[in-house]
Amino acid sequence: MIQPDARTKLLDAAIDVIRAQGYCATTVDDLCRAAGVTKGAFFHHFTSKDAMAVAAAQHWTDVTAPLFEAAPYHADPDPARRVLAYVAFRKAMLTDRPLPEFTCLAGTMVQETYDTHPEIREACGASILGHARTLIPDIQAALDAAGRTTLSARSLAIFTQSTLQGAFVLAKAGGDPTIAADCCDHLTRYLEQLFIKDTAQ
Amino acid sequence: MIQPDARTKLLDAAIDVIRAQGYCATTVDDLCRAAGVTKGAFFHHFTSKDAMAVAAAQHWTDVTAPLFEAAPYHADPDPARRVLAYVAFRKAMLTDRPLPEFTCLAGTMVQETYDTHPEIREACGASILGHARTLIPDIQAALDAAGRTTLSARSLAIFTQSTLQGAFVLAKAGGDPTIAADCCDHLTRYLEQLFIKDTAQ
DNA sequence: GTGTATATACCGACTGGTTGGTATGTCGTC
DNA sequence: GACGACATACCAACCAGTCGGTATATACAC
Repeated sequence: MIQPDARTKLLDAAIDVIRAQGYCATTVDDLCRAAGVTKGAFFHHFTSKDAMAVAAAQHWTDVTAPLFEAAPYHADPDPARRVLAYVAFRKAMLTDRPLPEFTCLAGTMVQETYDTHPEIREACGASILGHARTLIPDIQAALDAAGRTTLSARSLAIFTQSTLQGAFVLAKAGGDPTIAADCCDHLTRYLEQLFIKDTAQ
Repeated sequence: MIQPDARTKLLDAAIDVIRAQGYCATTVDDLCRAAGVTKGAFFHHFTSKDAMAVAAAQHWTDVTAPLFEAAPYHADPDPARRVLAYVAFRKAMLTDRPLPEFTCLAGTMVQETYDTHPEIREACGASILGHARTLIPDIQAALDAAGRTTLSARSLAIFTQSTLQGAFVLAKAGGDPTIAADCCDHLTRYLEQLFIKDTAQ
């Protein structure tokens, strides 16, 4: 087994610590302690705390993207079922682990930084919207198959992510992860309705 | 015209500053400057910064609740239309002002504090879930009228709030308020579907 | 109506611990 | 022996919170 270098250890630690505490409340020392490295290593790899946040958002994408690419639901030949299976996959992810571990790093960071740290905001936006973009082809195909020509696949893809981000916020606010699972069920119901052949036109 | 006291000025300032900068990044001096009061006044009224945050969450409820109570949509005799008009009201609120001014204080704060400041988390949760609760009667009536007996009005009320919170996050991430308006449209479409008489059973 | 007591609201200089960041040194390796 | 990857020691700025003090209002006694 190869030892990850200090940079990777710091970025991995950032994902855990920032999701639990928030970006601002997380100190450089916190990250170094969690990663088991020294402050010298931190500033060797990152010019500043903010620069690390930008890298962490990218790292978040790098870590999560393969998770979805490797997910089994891509095998289904029906695009509508693939989209629904994606939501089911997301729901499964958040029912079997503690709250801080299923929330989104980019969503958490962007709330704190969107007005004060443009680079971090942009990196978080790229992570979230980039993930949304991966859903567009299946959603487009499902909408086409249902004859929903007036709906934008991009807008619906963004809505799925917005629903998930909102689910995280409400789960945190209520201190109850089942709230998030509940929100996934509503999203599923909405999508099912949309993907049924539209006979009204 | 009566001058608001230092406490009220600080809580009003907190709503603006924290929504833009986040809770942790907002210093006590920031708040005092924005409110035009001194640090002495701050710690005269609040025992700590955290205690102020709890009061701010309550103040947020106190300020926003009358806004919804006074809204015109309550006049409609049809509960389903009242719920839809509520969402339209929320959408209107976020299309005519800059991003930081239409987001939710409680939603912003809870992301940063839910794992580290139980009292603040609870106060934010009470604000958001309390608002959701005000929607339950209309939603319940609309579901009843549509014959949707299997759906929980509470769960759907929470979902409306989760959708709005998610819309804020995505709007911040994309740096684009129209994303939030788009999400409102999807929510409206979902609710319309649910409030149509269910003939399938 | 004057003096005393008490409480509330507020002021602003100060402090001690924390934090992001730096300067310099060490060690392995190519 | 130069360079990348760290470690250690240190610093200046900042920040939550303190503390002694002032101004004003109310209450009661005489």
